Amino acid sequence: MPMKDKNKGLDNFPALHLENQFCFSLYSLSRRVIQSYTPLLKPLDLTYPQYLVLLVLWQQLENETNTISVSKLTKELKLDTGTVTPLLKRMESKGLLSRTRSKKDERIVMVELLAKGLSLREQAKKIPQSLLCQSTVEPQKVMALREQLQQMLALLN
Amino acid sequence: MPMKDKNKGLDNFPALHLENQFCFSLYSLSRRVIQSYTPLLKPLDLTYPQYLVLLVLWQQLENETNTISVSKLTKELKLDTGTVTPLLKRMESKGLLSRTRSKKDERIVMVELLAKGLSLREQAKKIPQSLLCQSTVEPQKVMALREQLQQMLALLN
DNA sequence: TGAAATTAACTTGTGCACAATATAATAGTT
DNA sequence: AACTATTATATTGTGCACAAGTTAATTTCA
Repeated sequence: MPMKDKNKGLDNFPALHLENQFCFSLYSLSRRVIQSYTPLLKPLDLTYPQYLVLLVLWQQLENETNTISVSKLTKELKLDTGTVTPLLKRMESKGLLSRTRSKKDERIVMVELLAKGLSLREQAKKIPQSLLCQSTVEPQKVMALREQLQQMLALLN
Repeated sequence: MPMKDKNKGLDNFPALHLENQFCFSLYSLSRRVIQSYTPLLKPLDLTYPQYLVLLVLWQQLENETNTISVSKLTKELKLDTGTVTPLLKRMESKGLLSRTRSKKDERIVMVELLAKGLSLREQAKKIPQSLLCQSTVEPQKVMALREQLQQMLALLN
């Protein structure tokens, strides 16, 4: 049977093809890049989301505080409390941070960076550099792509 | 205290800032775009990964078959069997597909698209168009971005 | 003030993701 | 044939991710 007749009677829906799906590319690459973090985070006994929580807490230090409320944290991470609360509990049980209900407003739980969480910062400093070295992608291209992704995320919200 | 002294004695690690992390942008946007699928997939009673499985099976039809092995499916989806096997079992229990161990090679399990799984294709045809209409992002920009993501994924493998 | 609305966090339940391990069948080798 | 290596799938255990619903504290406003 000639090639051109092969799909006779069958519809073609290129928009439904996996390789044409923006979302699938995004989803695959996202998982793939997180996978490249895994071996670097393993020595710190951290998962990628746990690492993100520490990034936020470390960044707070530059603002002269070592605490942040759960609600602000969920906003920064763009995750909901159903994800964040158990995540924080696991990190609390590892001694990386503490969770304390605020006196002024009893609804609020403040997350505080503990010494053990702070101590991981020095090791973590090497991670971004280490990833760039492994990769064959040019850093300025990564930066440009990041900006495009952020732009699109802003448009969707 | 003057602003310039505010961080006195504290290191600044811009590479560790959340807004400078390519991976975080990727991860956030990926979840955000999948979230935009959710309301469109709900009427079909599908999750996004289940939708991806059907995309692959529907695409097989153009090749004049309605089956695919589990191993080929995991390669297409770039997921491992620990994810795919339970996913397929849930879809099997919904009557979308069947799983049958091959006679020729008893190691292989063939996944077959059932009528119910095929019937969802007509409704799914509207999804890509529907997403584009909602979005304020230009289609050619989405396409260009997708190609960049695919390129980077190829470089990482 | 007191009812209604809002905010903050937690809980429950389902469904991925994936590392690590297990099991069994086939292929390749001596 | 027997041994080894490879391939294919499944299983176990941990940790997200999120929808939906709950509880409790604060704010708003009639």
